[in-house]
Amino acid sequence: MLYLKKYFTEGLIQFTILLSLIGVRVDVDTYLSSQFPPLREIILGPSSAYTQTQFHNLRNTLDGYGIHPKSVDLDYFFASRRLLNQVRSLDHLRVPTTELSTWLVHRDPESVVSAAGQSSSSIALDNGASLEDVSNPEGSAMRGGGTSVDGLPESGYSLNGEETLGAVAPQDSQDQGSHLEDCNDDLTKEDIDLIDILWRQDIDLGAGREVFDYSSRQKENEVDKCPLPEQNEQGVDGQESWRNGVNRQGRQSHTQVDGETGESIPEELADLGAQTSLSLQECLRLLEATFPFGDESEFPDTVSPELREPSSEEPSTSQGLLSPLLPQSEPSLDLEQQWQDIMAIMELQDMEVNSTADSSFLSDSTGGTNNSGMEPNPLVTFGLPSPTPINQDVSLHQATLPSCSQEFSTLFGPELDPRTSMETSGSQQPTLHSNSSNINSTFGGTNLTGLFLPPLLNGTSNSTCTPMLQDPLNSLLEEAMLDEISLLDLAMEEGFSQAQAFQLEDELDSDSGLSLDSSQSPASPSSSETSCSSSSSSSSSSTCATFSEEGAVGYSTDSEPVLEQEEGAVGGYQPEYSKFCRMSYQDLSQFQHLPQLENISHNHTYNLPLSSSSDNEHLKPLNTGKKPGRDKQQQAKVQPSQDFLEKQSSRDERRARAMKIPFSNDKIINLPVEEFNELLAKHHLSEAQLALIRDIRRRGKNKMAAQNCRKRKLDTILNLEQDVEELRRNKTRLLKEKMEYVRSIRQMKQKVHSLYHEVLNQLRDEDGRPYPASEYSLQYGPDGSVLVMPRSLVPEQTRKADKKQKDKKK
DNA sequence: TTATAATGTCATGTT
DNA sequence: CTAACATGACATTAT
Repeated sequence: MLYLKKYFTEGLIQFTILLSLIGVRVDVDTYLSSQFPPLREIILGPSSAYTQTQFHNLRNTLDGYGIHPKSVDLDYFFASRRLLNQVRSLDHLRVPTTELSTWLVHRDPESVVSAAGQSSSSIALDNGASLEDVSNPEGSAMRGGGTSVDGLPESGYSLNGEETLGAVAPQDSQDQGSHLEDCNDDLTKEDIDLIDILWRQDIDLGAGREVFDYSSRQKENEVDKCPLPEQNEQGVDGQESWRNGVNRQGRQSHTQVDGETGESIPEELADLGAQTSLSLQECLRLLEATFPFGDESEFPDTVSPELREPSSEEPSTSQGLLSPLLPQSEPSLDLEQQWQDIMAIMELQDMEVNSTADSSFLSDSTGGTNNSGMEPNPLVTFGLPSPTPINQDVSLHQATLPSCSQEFSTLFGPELDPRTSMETSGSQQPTLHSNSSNINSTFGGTNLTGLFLPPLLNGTSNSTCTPMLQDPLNSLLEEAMLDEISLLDLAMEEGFSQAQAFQLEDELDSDSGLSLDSSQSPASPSSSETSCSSSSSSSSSSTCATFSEEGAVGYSTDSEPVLEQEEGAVGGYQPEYSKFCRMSYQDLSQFQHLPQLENISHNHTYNLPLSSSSDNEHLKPLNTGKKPGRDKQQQAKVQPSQDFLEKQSSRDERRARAMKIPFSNDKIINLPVEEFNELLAKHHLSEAQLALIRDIRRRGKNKMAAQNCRKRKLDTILNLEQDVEELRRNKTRLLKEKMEYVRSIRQMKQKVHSLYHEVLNQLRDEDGRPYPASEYSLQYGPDGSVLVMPRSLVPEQTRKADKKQKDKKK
């Protein structure tokens, strides 16, 4: 041990780690005779799953829960579940730094996107929000409900159009639940058909998608960078993760780790922030930026660097967004109060964002007269308690479209039609104002629960015509939206983010490579033993390296107490043994000099109490002479692990020697039963000897079995961990896909809705007058034609069906 | 000295 | 039935 200590000082370890980090492979193992597989891990990077902490955590909790594949029963099932939970919890423990970097990475692109989106586009904002939900579920949770409905910020619509007709925005925003319900509107087949039939305009369906892809790509790219630091940390961490012989190095390296854990504190803090929500982060930055009293003291400096970093890229977003609100909150309030205020603000904001999409069609009855004020900073309304701001926006899109492109640009924002994005703010308003009254009335009577269905469901006899057609798509959409919500909830529950999953991927990779080692490492003692024993069994004179090493071990000092214990144990086991042993120890030195007695070579154990130091002197030459090839290796590994090795062969070896068993324990244990019996037959052994031999064989086999069992258990745990991570990756991927689909569906709904209104607004009756949307709706005819029908003709059952669906959603 | 991880041992069940 | 193996529970050892 001292030998190793001497060379593996902290500095050396650091150096090796450094080398490993830069890709230089330092194979110390070869120099250490592969006695310490951990060294390889230390240098080349450990298996995170194999760290001591983890293992023992698992093991402690797993005791009694075998994971043996054969026992596939309830116990196994529950044990597996426990394991999974354990693994997950472990995962969480590991994640902090990961999560932090993930957040940072994710936040920047997202903020950029959302910043762009918030200014004028609903969909971009939606993307941002969705991504945020995916990757930062806690954040969503913090915002209450967290289910992000499409945000159409500047328009300030409320989704609750039907229920809250005429109700002002604040009320809407308070009703988060209704948002959820209302967002589950259905894209019916009629709607699709409507698109096919009526919509021939060139709308870039992929625009929104592109935005999404962009952000996601950004995120992935960024995330790719994340694993590095974490892996590094693992690499350091892994040094702790070894056992016994290597623990010394582990400790030394631990000092390093401590150095890093110092950093981990801020990371955890930052992670805390990241988990709360992105909005929270913005709040943080806001606090720092807005309040001159410099609450940075309240927020550890360790946090602020990470937090500030992204802030530089999005000052316009958060500050510009919220700063107008902040003055309202009193700076004199204590920090807690300020936080509460800000959280409240953020909630409002989120709700607004969520409600924006559908609210665009909701235009309130108060009429959008103040739009002009909104445009410069539409988001100002978010924080304002007064209902008016949102109402102002109401009629934005209700105007009879002078041109489709204009309306679409208004509705879908820059993503859908980037060309018009610039125009929307300016050109929109006049148009809207002119028609505001009409529009308001129109939408006042319209069921806006759905983005585009409202007309169909609310006002027309459509249901009679093609009620069945709605169902498939309705249910589909419903399902999609609900799933989205549930998935988000799920994600929130797990505290699981996409970026996190990506890192898990990397972790998994590293683990997979290391798991092999891990399986070997614990078995290394046993494997060496078995290999030795097998070889020894073939040649009787050969000595197991393990045993010979013991001989090299100069344990004369501690051997005495051990012997005493041993004797006590033996005595309890078989009383006469103790006497025997004591007597036999006298003869140990003699035994050792008898070459034909294999025991001699292995069991230096004997040197113990009675054997003098000179006896030990004899042993070493004996051993080295037998295994010259291994001498160097032994020299290297024997010294550090002498205790370990001594322990391995002590008891039964000693007993056997004491009983003068004429063959090695290796043979006793590993010979096939026939050969074993032959061996017993060859020698005339006493009952005591036979009993001891049988016990040695039984114990020896059981020892190996136990080692195998533990190894299997560990492998099982590792495999489960891998499975969990794999499942997580899949889940993340599916979640991502789902979000994408939901987003696409949402966009489709918006388009259908706008198309619907466009068509309806362009229609003129015989007198050239437009059909008020409040009184008329488009319906499918039985033959697929589109009819303008008075809403009064819509049968009651349609509404009932609609309500039923909504209840179902609830 | 105590805590904890690693290993050994036993009892029991399974193959 | 025996031998071998597997495994939970406990004991011992090592650090």
